[in-house]
Amino acid sequence: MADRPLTGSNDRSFENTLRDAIPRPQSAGGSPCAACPVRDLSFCNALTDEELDHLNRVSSDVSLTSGQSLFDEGAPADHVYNVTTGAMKVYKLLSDGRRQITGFLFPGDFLGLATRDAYAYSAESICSTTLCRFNRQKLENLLKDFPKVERRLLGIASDELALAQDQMLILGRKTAKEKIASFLLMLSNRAQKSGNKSNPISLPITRTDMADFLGLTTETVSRTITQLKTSGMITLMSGNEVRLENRDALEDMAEGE
Amino acid sequence: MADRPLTGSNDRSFENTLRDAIPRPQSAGGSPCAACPVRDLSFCNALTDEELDHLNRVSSDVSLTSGQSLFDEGAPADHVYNVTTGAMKVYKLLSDGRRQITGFLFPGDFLGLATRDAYAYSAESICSTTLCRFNRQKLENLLKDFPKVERRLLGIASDELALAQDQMLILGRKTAKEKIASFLLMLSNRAQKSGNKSNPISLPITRTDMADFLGLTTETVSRTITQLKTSGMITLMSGNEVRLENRDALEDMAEGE
DNA sequence: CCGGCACTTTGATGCATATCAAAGACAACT
DNA sequence: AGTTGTCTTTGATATGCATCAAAGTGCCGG
Repeated sequence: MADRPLTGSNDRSFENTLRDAIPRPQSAGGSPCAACPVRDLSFCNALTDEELDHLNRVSSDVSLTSGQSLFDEGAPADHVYNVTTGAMKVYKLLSDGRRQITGFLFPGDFLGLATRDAYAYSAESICSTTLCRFNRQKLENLLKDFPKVERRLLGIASDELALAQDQMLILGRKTAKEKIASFLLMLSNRAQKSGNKSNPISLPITRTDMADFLGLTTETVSRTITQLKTSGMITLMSGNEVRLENRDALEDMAEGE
Repeated sequence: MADRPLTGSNDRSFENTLRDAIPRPQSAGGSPCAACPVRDLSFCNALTDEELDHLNRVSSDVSLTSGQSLFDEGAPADHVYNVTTGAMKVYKLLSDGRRQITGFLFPGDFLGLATRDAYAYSAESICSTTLCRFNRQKLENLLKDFPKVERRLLGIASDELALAQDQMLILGRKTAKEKIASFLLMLSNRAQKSGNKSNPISLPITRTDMADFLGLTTETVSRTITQLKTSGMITLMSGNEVRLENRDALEDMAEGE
């Protein structure tokens, strides 16, 4: 094979790719403010200054290097997080090491929201990542005074649930090729929704992580991506980017048509 | 095979099994009241009379026979439902007919809660079923005045999300045997949590539905259950019941140990 | 510039589960 | 009691993906 543009994906290049591709969401007119971490979270748009102020009092910033664990399944769920830059993966493990990644989180996404006393999954960064951390207890007390925030959280949980149901269909009933096609489209749609370029898309995710997300092995992921490339559906570019050459055909493929 | 106790599962016996196994949850001291459908919903416990009264004004009852469709994926999501008696399945379809059941719903469970403008899945009864129907718009208006209800809904959505994540692990990374074991334990745990007998458990679900829930075929489900029976882990009883003979061993099996 | 490391790709083989086919079991209806 | 329809079980075979193995690629540190 002459070109191998997807290789060489180390932490450094992941970070750069993401920094370009996924700008930190900012509220209209606002500028990043170290003393005011909450103001730039996209879910806080449309909140009053008073509400923002209260949120700030229960939040702080967290920085992770690539591959660093944020918390493990079963740990007491003391905090809720919102990704500000970078990307995270959340996963569940079986005792023999089999792993299911239940989601990838990008700027604006919540972590540990749908959790009661203990985290139901482990969370780890897939590149250099910053998060906004909320004390759960304080946040919940605060919700009593600000029902609008609570409404927002219910909507967020609903969206997460819808994604989980899509993923169940993918895991239970789709072939390897359909899984990969669905995954690429999902990344593209998500990038578009958060205002980033949706084609080519940045792919800051290793074959192993893709495999553990899609219920496959790294070998099958690799072979399937090669097939898609050979058939001209996608092009692998430098900087861990993938160009979708024929989105309609890819969508048909994802649905098994 | 001499005994075939699981066969003969028609609608009638499903209903009877369920009627015995899954009594309708009732709030403390309350009795069923046709004019007051909301009062008996378990999620309404701890609400004030005023809150119940308001809920009643936006709710009505729905009855379904076995196998009847409640709504289809993509339809406008005008209503939210709560199962009062019976059982439902929710599923997503691929264009070629492949089906993934994303969940089974029993009394107390919500339908269409985590939904925005259109239903993200189809819903169908698996036996004679009654539901309490809420007008979505009215319910949402009502939430503004009763944040306690909204808080409750957020918790319910969170639980649903946790279940979905468990299911992803099952679909993506477990073997057929582990899937069946996990499924039986899930049914048992759920029955226990809603105060019903957890062993033997009622199994009002066809092989086909189990297969579509677990990402298998009916044949594999049947063979695997036969294996579990032969190895003495479970006993199939009359009336669509299954006795878990060794819960610990089953739990180990479900986790692949 | 070389060697080590992490990730990816490719190839050969095996297996768990799907597919295809048919018989068995039970309930409902006549 | 026989018929019909639905669901389940069992058997034979096929296949998609996993597994095992090894080479390729690019980055980084020495």
